[in-house]
Amino acid sequence: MTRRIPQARERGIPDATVARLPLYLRALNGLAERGTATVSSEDLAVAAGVNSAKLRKDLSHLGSYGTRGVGYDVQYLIYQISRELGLTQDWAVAIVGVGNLGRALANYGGFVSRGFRVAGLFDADPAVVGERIAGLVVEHADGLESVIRKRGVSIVVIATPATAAQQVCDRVIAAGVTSILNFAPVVLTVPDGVDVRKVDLSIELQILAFHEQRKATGGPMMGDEWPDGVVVVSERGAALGEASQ
Amino acid sequence: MTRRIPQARERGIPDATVARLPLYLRALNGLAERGTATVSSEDLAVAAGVNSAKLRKDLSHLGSYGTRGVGYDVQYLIYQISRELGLTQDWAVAIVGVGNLGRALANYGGFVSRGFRVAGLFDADPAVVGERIAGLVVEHADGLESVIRKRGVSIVVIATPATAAQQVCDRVIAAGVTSILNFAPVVLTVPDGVDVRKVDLSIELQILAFHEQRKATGGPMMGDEWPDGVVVVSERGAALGEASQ
DNA sequence: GTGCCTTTGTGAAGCGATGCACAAAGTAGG
DNA sequence: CCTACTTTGTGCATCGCTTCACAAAGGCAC
Repeated sequence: MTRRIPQARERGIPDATVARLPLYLRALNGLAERGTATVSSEDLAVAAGVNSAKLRKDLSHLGSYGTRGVGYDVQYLIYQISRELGLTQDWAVAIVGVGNLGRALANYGGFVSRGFRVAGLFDADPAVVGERIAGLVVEHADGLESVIRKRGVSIVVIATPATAAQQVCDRVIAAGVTSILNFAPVVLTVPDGVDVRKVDLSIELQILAFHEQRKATGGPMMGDEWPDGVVVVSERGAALGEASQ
Repeated sequence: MTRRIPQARERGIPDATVARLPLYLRALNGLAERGTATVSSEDLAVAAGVNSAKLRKDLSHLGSYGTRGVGYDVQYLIYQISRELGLTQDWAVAIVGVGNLGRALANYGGFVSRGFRVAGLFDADPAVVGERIAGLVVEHADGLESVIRKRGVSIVVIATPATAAQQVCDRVIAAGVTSILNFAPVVLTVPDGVDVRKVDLSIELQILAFHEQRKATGGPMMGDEWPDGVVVVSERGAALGEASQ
């Protein structure tokens, strides 16, 4: 029986903290490459682009791994964060949908470098099946379930068109997958216990456009008028005038 | 002089709300295609995958565009959200870095569909310059500044290797760009007034791995031991035992 | 017009994340 | 050993977002 370690790391690291740990890890790896042995919270915070108090609080959730008056041991902290994130084991990832994006992902070096191994590429298009990409042969999506089970795939990346995404999602969940990274522009419906993270290029651009418009004009185009000239009535019944107002 | 509209939409929509507006927009477009004329907050919330109270509060930040007892007019709400996000004008986007990811982005249909127009592709590699992708000819990165000014590019997508990202970032900012979508795995340093949004595939996977590990074992591998067997000391000076403890 | 039903818009409570500021804990030097 | 200095870890106040719950507002039937 493995006893629990009664520590600060008493289960339950805030989501916001988890989302920043990979950032710290990357900054630490940069420092390690330059031969830095120890680093203060202040310096690491600058490298990661966050507030130093936040950094310290984040790290305190993992345990007390710093030395007061000195800072953090770079190598040791890399190991602890990697372990917390589960990067000391390697994860088999399958990519479903080998279009432009799927190819880019398959070739992306960042995956392999950190405990992630692309264990399968799938597509429904017979013209693509059999093609060799990044050292793997694209398989037909029919074999999805069996390959997931056979190769122990635990994370699936969905890079299919929007119309196919939910179906692929359902199938991989049925095959036992509980972690999905979705690039298709749809809201996936999943049962409890399944984690979905979404990356949506179009949404990111729209958010930028919002801020860009703010900066340029101080707000959206004036007037609540319809493009075809219908004047509408705002709340409180106050009728608005021409668009040029 | 354009007078201000003294309304609920008195500047300052919460960031969290702005990030969800594109989601609502997509759900609304889906409804519109199916010919739905009006929709209740409850139904729209389900389609967008959020809580209905949150949806109503979000929409209330734009103005009072619903009708009590009925719901929201789909077409009208599409127009209002589009206007708020700045999608009624079109934005010239440049993509810098035409590797696998840059190509995928250039070919991505989601850009063109919603007010975004790819106005330039750039790369530093002479072997890529001149290639035709998605109807555009890849230009050399030397011409970045002049093309940005000439074609009125206001949003730049950085899809270069990490090492080149900060330099590209500095150059496009110097050319007047204030909105950047960054795919390179680095923290970009920018002056105030410039918006950067980051998409980092590797970070998303690491977050998934964290949760996956949680589900599988209830936490990270037990023990604070180094891989090579060095026993370390936790906070409070309490020495920890073997990994099997 | 009157009453009933539906759905919005929002006050207020709850919750989690952020950042300040400082005591505790360590190093270094004499 | 004692003092001076550095840096961590954290209590606490604050902030912003989420969620509940309900009054206000509109539609509809009669």
